Formats: sequence, structure tokens, C-alpha cells
Amino acid sequence: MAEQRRPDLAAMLGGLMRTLMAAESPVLAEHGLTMWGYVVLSALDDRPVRTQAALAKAIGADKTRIIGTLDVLQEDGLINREPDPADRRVRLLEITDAGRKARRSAQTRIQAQENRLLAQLPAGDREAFLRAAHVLSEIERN
Amino acid sequence: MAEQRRPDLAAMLGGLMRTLMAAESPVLAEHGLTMWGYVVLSALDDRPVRTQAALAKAIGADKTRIIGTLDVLQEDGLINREPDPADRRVRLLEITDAGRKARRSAQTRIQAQENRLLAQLPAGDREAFLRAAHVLSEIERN
DNA sequence: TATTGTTATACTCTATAACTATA
DNA sequence: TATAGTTATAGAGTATAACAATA
Repeated sequence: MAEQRRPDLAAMLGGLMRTLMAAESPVLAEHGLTMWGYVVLSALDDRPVRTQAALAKAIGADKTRIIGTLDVLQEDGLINREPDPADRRVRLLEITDAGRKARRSAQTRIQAQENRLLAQLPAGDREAFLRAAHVLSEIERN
Repeated sequence: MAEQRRPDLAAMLGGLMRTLMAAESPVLAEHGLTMWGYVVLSALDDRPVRTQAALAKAIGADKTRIIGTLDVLQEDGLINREPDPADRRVRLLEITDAGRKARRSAQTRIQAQENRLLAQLPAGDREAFLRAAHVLSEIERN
């Protein structure tokens, strides 16, 4: 159980993130999506989020930061966004069919890119890596 | 070998990075270091980098972006930075004893934090995760 | 008075280009 | 003229606070 010397985890993941972003941003651009646009569509596709405040919290962003993104997604017909009749302060959010289609198309391409990177790992490590990433990404999300 | 549905790797790692940064930035602050200051000290400690241009390339930063960081590190006595007698355009960089001490103290604390996170994984996954992160972080660095 | 979403402001980061001092 | 480092400028991204409209 002795700790071995190793590079900082944050440094390794930071480098990997740069590689991933470089590979994926052209795919997003082809789909006419920004990174934040893709993040928002993904959040709305994976689980319904009623309000902008709930969405902001779900993706770890400030409520003011997502407004421009929502404006564009709405203009592009990728989300619906309308006042809640029961409480007209609130805007109800919903991904449209076009939004779902765009997101899933982008995701397929993005995960294919990711899989090409992951293919450089032995199968056992690859599975453990994804499993571990999933566990660790959910930590402190409370 | 069928691909399973999974969350995007970039999304998982992005969330984990946020967790790591939140945990580690207080440690850096206690040591009087910025994130970039720590990155620079680490690069200079791990392998000698002669010039600012070489350092910038090694850490994936623009040459103009590191200048302010170097100014502070030099003022604080954590690095030496002097013109190369053989080519006075070049500044030779070197970590000082104080710099090495600060870096290693910070790194010990940072890795302890990281190990607490990693402790939530089964031992096999933890080792595979670190191994995979190391392999993947070195990709495309050419 | 409190809450949701919006706008305005300022601040930080970063990228680009212009500059200097050497070679 | 080319290169290492620096400075200046402007642009993007973000955070904070003030605001409008509801409740």
C-alpha cells in the first residue's frame, strides 16, 4: 500500500483534456454548436430540467452564464423555452426533436473520437479507466 | 467489443477536474503559489529546461503567458533567471532550493488530496486509472 | 420581501501583434 | 534578417451586482 511517486493527477488529466478538446471542437463546429451549447443540450437530453436555475446548477455554471447560450439554442430551434403558466417568473426548458438529433449526432462522433484515444489502452485498463472516471466525476456533486 | 452507452469522457473528466481544482487551490494559496506558478516550478524541478521558449512549449503555454508568472517566481526567490552569457537574448531558467522546497511541499499535500479521492476506488481500478491517465496524457504531445 | 431571469459592469485570461535587444 | 524575450492592445470568458417581473 506504499504510495509510489507519480505525476500529479490534475496535470495528467489537464493534458488529456487539452487533447480531447482539440479533437472534439471541430466536431462541435461542424454541428454548429459551441461547447456550452453541447453541454446544455446534453443536460436537457439526459434528464428533464425544468428551469434555467436548475439547468445552471446541473452543469455547474452560473445562471447568468447560460443565458447567451440559451438564446442561441432557442434561435436555432434546438430548445423550447417558455414561461411557466403556473409561475410566470420561471422559464420552462425542453430540448426539441431537432436539438436531440443534433446532440446525438455530435455525441456519436465525439465518442468515436474518444474511443480512438482509448483504443491505445489495454482492454482491462480501458474499462477500469471509464469506470473510475464515472465514479470520480460523481463525487462532491452534492 | 461492442461499444456500450456511456457519458462523454470529456464531461466526466471535466467534472473531476473541477473537483480537483477546488480541493487543490487552497493548498497552492497556502504556499503562496498560483496554479501557473506551480506548473512552472514543477516543470523546472522535473527536468531542466534552459530557456523560456522551451519552458512555454513544455507546459503548453504561449511564451507571453508565462512572463508574469516568471516575474513573480523570481521576485519570490523560487527561480533563477539570467541572461545566457553565450547568447544574451536567452534567459536561462533554474529552480532554486527554495523553489524546490516549496514545490515539493505543495506536491505532497496535493497528492495526498488526490489520494483521498482515489481511495474511493477499488485498488485495481485505482492503479489502472493512474496507469491509463499517464498513457493518455502523453499522447499527441508531439 | 423573496425569487427567477436579465442586463450592466468590471475583472481576469488569453491571443495577437508590435517592439527591444541581441545575433 | 532572424530570434528570445517583452510590452501593448484587444478580445473572450466570467463573476458580481443591479434591475425588472413576477410571486
